[in-house]
Amino acid sequence: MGYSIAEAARTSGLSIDTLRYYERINLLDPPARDAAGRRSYSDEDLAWLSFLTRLRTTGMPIRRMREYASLRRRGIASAGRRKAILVEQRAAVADRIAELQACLEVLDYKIANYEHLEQNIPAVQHEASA
Amino acid sequence: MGYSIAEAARTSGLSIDTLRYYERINLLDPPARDAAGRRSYSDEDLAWLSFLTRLRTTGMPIRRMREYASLRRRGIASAGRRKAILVEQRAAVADRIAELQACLEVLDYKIANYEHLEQNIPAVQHEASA
DNA sequence: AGTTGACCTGGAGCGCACTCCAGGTCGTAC
DNA sequence: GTACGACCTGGAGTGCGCTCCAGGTCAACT
Repeated sequence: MGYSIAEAARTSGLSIDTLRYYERINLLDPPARDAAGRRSYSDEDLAWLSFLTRLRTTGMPIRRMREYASLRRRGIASAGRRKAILVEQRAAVADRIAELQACLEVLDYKIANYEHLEQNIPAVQHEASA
Repeated sequence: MGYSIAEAARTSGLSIDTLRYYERINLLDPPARDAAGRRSYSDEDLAWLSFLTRLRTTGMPIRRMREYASLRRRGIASAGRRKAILVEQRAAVADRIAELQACLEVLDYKIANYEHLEQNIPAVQHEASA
């Protein structure tokens, strides 16, 4: 019943320092404490943490995650605004994927050029821009 | 013949300050100068710049781009190492796309939950972790 | 001749997201 | 009872990638 900060760090993939930092900046509600004053994370804490790390992975800035966290604290009434944030982030992620895919193509093209070079076939594009 | 720094900024999407910064850290070879000592970028400079911005878009750290730039200066002999960098970056980009796609799914799931909420259909997951 | 505006340099400053540190308190194992 | 290790706090420090600034030069326009 209750995970130590080390356990929370291990399961979330964040460092202990980062967990305390997230708490300090109000991303994480202060978890329960054990008799000795040590943090004791609940399953719910970990679930929220896991969602937060997902948002981080998408590149959402911490400022925005704080906004989301603060809305969440206000309960069901803020659901509309929270949804809007997620919808917006979804769009940003989709855009980012498209952008990366375009870069993949450029990389493939350049890599192919290097392969031609290796085979002594004249490169499609001159070396200067490779 | 030759683009001013303002033109180079416009076509690359970088700021003038960033162009000078890139030059300072040896990402960009110093461009030609006009009679008054102002930078004059060639088409080749712009092509290289455009490739650099692609690499940046993929999230390649500047340190690594500098390494690539320095290899490029050594000419054809470094082609193998340059190719290796691109191949590695290609893999990183592919991984990142996969990661983002997984996040998209989580977002879609959460958004669907909010939609259920709006329709008064009980959410699949309890509010606490939403 | 004077004003504007684009450009120049070296160097300082900034926002972000951590990360590290000193100095201290507990609880358990020897 | 003491050594150890995990944890605590407040605050300072770090690395990255720019971004901004002061003070200056130069060419073109009025």
